[in-house]
Amino acid sequence: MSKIKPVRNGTRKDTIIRKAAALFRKKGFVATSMREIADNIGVEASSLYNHIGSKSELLQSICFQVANAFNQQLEEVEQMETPTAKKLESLIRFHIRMMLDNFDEVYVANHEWKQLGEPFLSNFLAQRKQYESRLVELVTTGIRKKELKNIHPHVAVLSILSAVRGLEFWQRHKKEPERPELENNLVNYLLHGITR
Amino acid sequence: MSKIKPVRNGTRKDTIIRKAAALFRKKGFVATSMREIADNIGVEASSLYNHIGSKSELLQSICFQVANAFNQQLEEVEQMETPTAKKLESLIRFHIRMMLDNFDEVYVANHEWKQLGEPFLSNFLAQRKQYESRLVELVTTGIRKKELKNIHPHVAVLSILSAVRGLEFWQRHKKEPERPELENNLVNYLLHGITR
DNA sequence: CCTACCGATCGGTAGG
DNA sequence: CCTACCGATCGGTAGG
Repeated sequence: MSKIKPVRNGTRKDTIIRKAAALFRKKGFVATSMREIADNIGVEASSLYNHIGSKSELLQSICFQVANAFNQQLEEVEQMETPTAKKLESLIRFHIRMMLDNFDEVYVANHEWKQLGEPFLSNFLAQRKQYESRLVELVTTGIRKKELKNIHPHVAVLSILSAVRGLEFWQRHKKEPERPELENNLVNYLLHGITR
Repeated sequence: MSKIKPVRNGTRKDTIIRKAAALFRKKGFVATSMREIADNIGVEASSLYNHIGSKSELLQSICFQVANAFNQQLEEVEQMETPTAKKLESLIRFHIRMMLDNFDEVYVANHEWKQLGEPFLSNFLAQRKQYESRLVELVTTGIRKKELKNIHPHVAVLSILSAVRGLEFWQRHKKEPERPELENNLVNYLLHGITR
């Protein structure tokens, strides 16, 4: 009768959010029902509401947790005393690691933010826009200091962010470059077009 | 009493598919109801079923129409008698043009294919996998012929496809490089890392 | 944490 | 092309 409870890190709420992220990634936010999340955990749907407020709240938690992680890292990198190319490399490596280590959450933040309700949607978009602007600023400074080639900064930033995001597809090619090698290959490809 | 019917190109079915693509892009496939599509056209939801079979059929039409366009272009490029870099450039430019000229459809094919039911889902994924393989083959050949730098082909292909896809975000930066310049900037950035 | 249940909305059909 | 309508499923609540 007594069941062994697997010792998980984090609260019950964290478990719910993690399972939700996995399902939101696989099926999409709208297509995932609270009953599915509950089934996956082993409780009834109504029980979820003892730990969370609503379905939307789950999506909000996931999206802003990811946004916060990226903002925090950018903050740190901006204050580093290194050449621009090194800063860019740090950021690219962080993006790669986030994508591979927190796949579900990052994927959901990238794909399902549209389903955020207001005022969260506007907040999220503003944060993302600001994040891009700061990257553009970084590249622009690098160009002015002659540390980077004279490429259009927006084009460079968008290409970098998109290419890193493309790691989403990497699961299908798992055997290919092992992780450190993949990281180095991608960094190399993305920087070689921009580093002087 | 008599209303002037705007002369649209294509049948009523085409109109429905176009409106559906626009809504699927803005809100997502699952979050878009047939009633919304109908409202947008100016009829009742039930009237749509005189022209289409089901909601899923709309998504199928959009996804496979996009897939066919890309496959057809790849076919043509593969048969060109030009250096590999030129072939790659042609394909990149085609991707850019498809993204900008058929934004809704390409966006939906890229983001909502998960909502395809079987056997369409498997078919779509197989086609996309094959498309990538043929691009990898192209790059590999280019490397063997010493026309391209010795970069990991999968990494290059994924980066290129992802960067081009990143044009999705370009609408937010509209004033920036005008279209031909944008195209050239991106092609230049993506190829300069790979062209010898 | 569960049982029982609600109002809303969904995709789709019948019939004209 | 419309009115009328159906069964299913949804997010969420009451009450214990």
